[in-house]
Amino acid sequence: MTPPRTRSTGAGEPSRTLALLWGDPSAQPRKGPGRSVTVAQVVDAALSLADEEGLGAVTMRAVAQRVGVSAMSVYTYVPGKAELLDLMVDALYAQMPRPAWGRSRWRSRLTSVAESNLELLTTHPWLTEVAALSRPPLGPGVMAKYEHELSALDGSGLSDVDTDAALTYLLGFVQSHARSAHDARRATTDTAMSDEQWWAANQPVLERALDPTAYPRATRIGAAAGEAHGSAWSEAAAWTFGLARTLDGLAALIERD
Amino acid sequence: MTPPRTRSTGAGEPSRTLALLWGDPSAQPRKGPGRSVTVAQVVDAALSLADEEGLGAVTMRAVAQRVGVSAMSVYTYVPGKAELLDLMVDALYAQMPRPAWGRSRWRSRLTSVAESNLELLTTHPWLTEVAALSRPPLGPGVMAKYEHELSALDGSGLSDVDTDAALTYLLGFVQSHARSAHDARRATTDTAMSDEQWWAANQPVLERALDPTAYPRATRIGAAAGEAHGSAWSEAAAWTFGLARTLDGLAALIERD
DNA sequence: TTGTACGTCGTACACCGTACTGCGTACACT
DNA sequence: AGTGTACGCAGTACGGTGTACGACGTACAA
Repeated sequence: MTPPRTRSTGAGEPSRTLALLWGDPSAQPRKGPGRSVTVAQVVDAALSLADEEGLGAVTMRAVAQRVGVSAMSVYTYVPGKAELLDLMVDALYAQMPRPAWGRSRWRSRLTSVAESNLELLTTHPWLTEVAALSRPPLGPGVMAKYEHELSALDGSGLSDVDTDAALTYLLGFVQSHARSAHDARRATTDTAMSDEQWWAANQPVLERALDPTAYPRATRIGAAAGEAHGSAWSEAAAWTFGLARTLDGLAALIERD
Repeated sequence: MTPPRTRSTGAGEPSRTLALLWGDPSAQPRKGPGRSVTVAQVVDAALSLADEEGLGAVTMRAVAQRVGVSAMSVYTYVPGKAELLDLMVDALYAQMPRPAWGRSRWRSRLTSVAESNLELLTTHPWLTEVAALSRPPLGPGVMAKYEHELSALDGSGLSDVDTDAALTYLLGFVQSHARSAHDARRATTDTAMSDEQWWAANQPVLERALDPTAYPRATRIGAAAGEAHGSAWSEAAAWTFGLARTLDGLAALIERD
């Protein structure tokens, strides 16, 4: 591990990542032995690994084994792990549905955009650990997704700059929500401890933490929220609340007189 | 590295983390040699390390060296790295300002809450990689922060459940924004490549990516956004836009008739 | 005084990303 | 047609991570 770079498209020449993303034929040398697999197979292997066992299972060795080459051979397909992650993200974006908008209004269109993104982030929760909202890898998947989602705001009357800002804002909410959901799921999953078990096990110390005289609102409201939807944080409730607020916030911009 | 747990309060007995967070005296044994440092010093060392050199520099060995003990001795203060991160978060929350609200209205109060959080996340960008919105470590810092921020909505007329949801929603926006800002800063920082340099270096392939006939809106709007604020993603513009939308969205709930 | 609970530390392990090297293949040029 | 060489592949190795384990010494409880 040379520098502590954790992610994202890096330095490899003037960026081989873009060439990979766009399948640039200039990156197709004509010497040496034939390649035993393809870049797409490498990316697919990494994707299935991430989906099945989480992002932590995506190691270069594991990817290599899954496609049937040695660990170091992966580096002839992909400059490094960060770039592989970029390719994974772009590949997923490319597969997203892009329905025609027909006569629907902006609010239902944006609801659809939000739900598509939630669906993607729910199916591939590790995306929330990887996908950058600013500075995504500029591949065909990203471009197609961006283009389609922008088109949802056709006819909204917003300026170009505001259209971009509005979309980014909406996607930010979805990402934020999905990340919370992912975190919450992991918390119960990988401690193998249900909410109630945790609560019971920690009750002695928790009594001090939840002192109603020291934290009157926190204890009251925390308890109310817990009772209202079963646990301290409800995925469904947070989604409907947040999406409504987000659309209302955009409505204040779009529908102002 | 045993299991691939990356974060958050774990299994150590019925959770020694809570005892640590609250300074539980039952965790004070009276045998053996005196401790050479304190838990607070360990946490402080980890905090300064993270602030100075990023979260990647926070390794158990580095923390140990900074407080002047051996790597393994850190484990007598803290059950593991995940718990150390929890303690760091709680310590930071504990230090946040908690001004009295006086006669101010909900909108200016929430603006203040948002700005305080942004300030914290800007000063300690690594927090965006660590802090969970759902399921935070229930320490005194978290509780005090939660209590204070809830009080900003006193008199708003919202139900307890909605108050909690509104606050979570606001904080979600701030986190999401701060994370994007952090990502964007890293992208230019650790590739040592300015926006223009990157753009120039990749222009050949980028011409295909930004084909206006294939992606008319994306290219037009992307260019417009880029011109409007110098780069593809402007931190300041995204903040003012997003905060306004978020508050407008909440206004639709709070001020409805 | 002594037993023992506990803090400290060195060593060791499994695993990570990836640099380097050696080898054999198959195209490009003469 | 022969050959040089660019390239794909694999093995080994390095420096890093979190942390399990065991040896050793300290200081309180009996």
